[in-house]
Amino acid sequence: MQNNKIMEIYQLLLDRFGQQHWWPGESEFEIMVGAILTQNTNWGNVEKAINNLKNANRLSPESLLKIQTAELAELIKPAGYYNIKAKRLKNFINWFFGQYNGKLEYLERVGTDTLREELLSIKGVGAETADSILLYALARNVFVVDTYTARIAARHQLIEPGADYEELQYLFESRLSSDTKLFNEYHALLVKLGKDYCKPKARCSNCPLKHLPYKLTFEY
DNA sequence: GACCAGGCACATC
DNA sequence: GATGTGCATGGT
Repeated sequence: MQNNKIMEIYQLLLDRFGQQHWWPGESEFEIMVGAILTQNTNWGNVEKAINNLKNANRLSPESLLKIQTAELAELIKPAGYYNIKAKRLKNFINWFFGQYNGKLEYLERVGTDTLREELLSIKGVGAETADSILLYALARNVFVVDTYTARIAARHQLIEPGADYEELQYLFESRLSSDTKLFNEYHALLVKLGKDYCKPKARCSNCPLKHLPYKLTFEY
């Protein structure tokens, strides 16, 4: 059996960057809200939006259930796409109350596969958002895939370019022990690598993984 | 000013 | 089933 390149990369990134302490957030609920707000958006902008919600005393399930969509949109403006994200947050919160009366303790009893299906049925919650919620808010063993994951995996020829979400997720899940802490740290490290080195149009000259096979394509 | 950022739904072919 | 488009602020 060939040695596990996926695990090797993890060790390299951890040695290089150290623990990332993800997900930044003070509560499970805040993490779930952040997962929707960060869709295709810089985290710094999300923090501004979350602070607005906190300062307005709106960052609770009950408050978000009651708030008008237009008012919510105004508060989350810095996160971008604020109208559509306000609707998505509302869709999420309506599901949360509809299914679980807005109580985390009920939601936490549900099996991971069922929960994932339910999350994906919410308009505005796709695979990455659902998996971020499952892993980072609810400590379930699912590997989160994002654009960084796809870019890094494609450039280092870990997978065929154009691989879809499920294929990328399987690549990592099948080669790692099913460990929440490992999945948590690995995804965060990939984001760190993507932000600092594996950029869309960067040559990655100082890439920590540069000893690996590497093929730059600007499509990734 | 261009480019990018921890996506997703929907239209169209 | 694949591909294109709208959504939007803020940092580099």
